Amino acid sequence: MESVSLKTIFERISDVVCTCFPDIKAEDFVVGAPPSLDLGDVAVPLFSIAKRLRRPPVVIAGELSASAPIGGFIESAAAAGPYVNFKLNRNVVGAEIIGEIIRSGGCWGSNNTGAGKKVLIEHTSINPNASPHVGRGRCAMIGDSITRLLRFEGYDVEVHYYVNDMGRQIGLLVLLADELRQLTFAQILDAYVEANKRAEEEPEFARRGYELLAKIEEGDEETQRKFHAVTALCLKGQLAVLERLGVSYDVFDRESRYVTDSRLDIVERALTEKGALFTDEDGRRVVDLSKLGYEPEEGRYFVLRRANGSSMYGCRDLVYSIDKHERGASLNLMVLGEDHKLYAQQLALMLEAAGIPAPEVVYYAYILLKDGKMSTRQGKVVLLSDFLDQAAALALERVREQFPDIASEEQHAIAEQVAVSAIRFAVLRVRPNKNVTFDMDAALSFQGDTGPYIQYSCARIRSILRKHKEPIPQAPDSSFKVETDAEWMLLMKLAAFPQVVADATAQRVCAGIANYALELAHAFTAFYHECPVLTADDESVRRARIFLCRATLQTLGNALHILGIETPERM
RNA sequence: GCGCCCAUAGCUCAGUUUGGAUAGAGCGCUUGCCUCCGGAGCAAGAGGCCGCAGGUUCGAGUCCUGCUGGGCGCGCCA
Repeated sequence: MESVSLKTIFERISDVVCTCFPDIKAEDFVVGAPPSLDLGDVAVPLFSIAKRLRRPPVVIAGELSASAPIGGFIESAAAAGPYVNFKLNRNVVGAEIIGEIIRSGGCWGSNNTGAGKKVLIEHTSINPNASPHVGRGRCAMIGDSITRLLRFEGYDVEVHYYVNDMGRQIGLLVLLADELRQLTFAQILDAYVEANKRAEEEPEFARRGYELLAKIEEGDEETQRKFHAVTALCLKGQLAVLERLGVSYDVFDRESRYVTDSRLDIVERALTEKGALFTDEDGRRVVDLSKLGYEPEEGRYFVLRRANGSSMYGCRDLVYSIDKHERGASLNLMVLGEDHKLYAQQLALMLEAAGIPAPEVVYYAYILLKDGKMSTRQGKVVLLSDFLDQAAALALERVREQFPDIASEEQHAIAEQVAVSAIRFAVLRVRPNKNVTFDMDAALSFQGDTGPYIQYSCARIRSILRKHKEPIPQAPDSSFKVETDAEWMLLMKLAAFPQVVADATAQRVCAGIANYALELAHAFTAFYHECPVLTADDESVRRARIFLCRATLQTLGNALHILGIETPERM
């Protein structure tokens, strides 16, 4: 990805301040926006500089405003108490911003910080026992968007999906599947619930489940085949739903592959050396994490093996972590529910004891429903497929009304894109560490602060560009004109995009990009209602506005691409 | 009990990483706007001790401490 970085307006003002006060460095102060456009376009508060120079802020403000270079991109500099407000030459700055956006195209906004770096990310990894609900989808959408973000930043990203194809639950499911003649994806959840119920009621059933586990650990091929059949069926159904959301994976790692992996020795040896591994009075192999620097009493012990020698989930996860590490990515990421926080910390301690760096984890909190928590077993869930079906049906009605003449196939494609946009945007705009209450009706309304609203802005721009028949120059020139505040605010918003992407990358959170896209769409719609584009009287104004449309579409498109949202030509 | 996360308008959320001028959207409510580029829209109004109490600072929604309320977790589930 080509790296063309527009030095932001803030950075340029920052340079001006540094030139004015040679003893002051850029990190000594912050540059921001004034509370109102009437005051100026860029503001510098002078408190911190004043402190360093041991002179009152008001005096410093006077000095700065007097010595700032007027002309070029700065139109004026005015002291306002302890602040200096700069007004910029809108035509000059505007033409630069637009030129940069048009030149960079699909790369606009990328800071290219990932060039030459490899990332391994693991996310979703749903237990193969049910159709995914929006809570599980939160993980998939967060992981997928981080993937898209990092790729946008130039990283080489490989996406992994860990398939929990063994364990007690799957064993029970296999038992039940044996009794039923044929199991379909739609029946899996019922079967899963039934299997767990049976295990509670019939000790014999539960015992046979553990027997299967022991068999698979011995490498019994018949058992492995059965486990594989059940989990493959389920995985296939889950992936179909995730694919609708635009989420995809590069590599599937099956848990069963790691069950007899000798690399567990690496960790066990290290733990033994540190005196952290012991056999307890019941014969279990247990890790005492306090020997590894873990302080609280709660969560201090971690069981690796049952008394009968069979391994716990953590064993396979340790090996899997080693396996991922050995693939040599410079960044090893995973997305986990916050319920796994302690567990992941425990694993990290054990891995690090063996000299293996633990993956970096992005945690997300649960999505709640208005009437409380989701529960798969109680059927109190919003299934992703149900949501998408309902949303697409509503969107299809709208599209048919609006565009009765276009092919049915395209109508359906648009409806699907709108449905995906609605759910992805609703989930991604919220920071992952927050519990959110999912409101089905709000998510289906497509009005206000939603994905479809942003898509709609794009469709409007496309409509204008379709109707604009005059040839347009490649880039704006010196005739570029900014006439109104609405155009200027749109330009300022456009210029902020690379920094938004940089912040999101550093934090590994895409919520800022979603909220930025929303603000940009609002800025565009305000401009759209106030400023005629195709019917503007002045030719240079008309041309400038066409450029604003193109630049906005490019920026919204790039932002939505990171979020995994398409921008239909019409909707 | 111990640990981690969260608390902003009636509701759903931005803003907190890196402290700066009057705390922002949307939904819902009230009122306008389609002879004009797409009304999935725009403009305006009402609605806030930013959970509570201290502290740091010239300045706190933002940083620190305590408390309250909610979420999550804490030895043979995965």
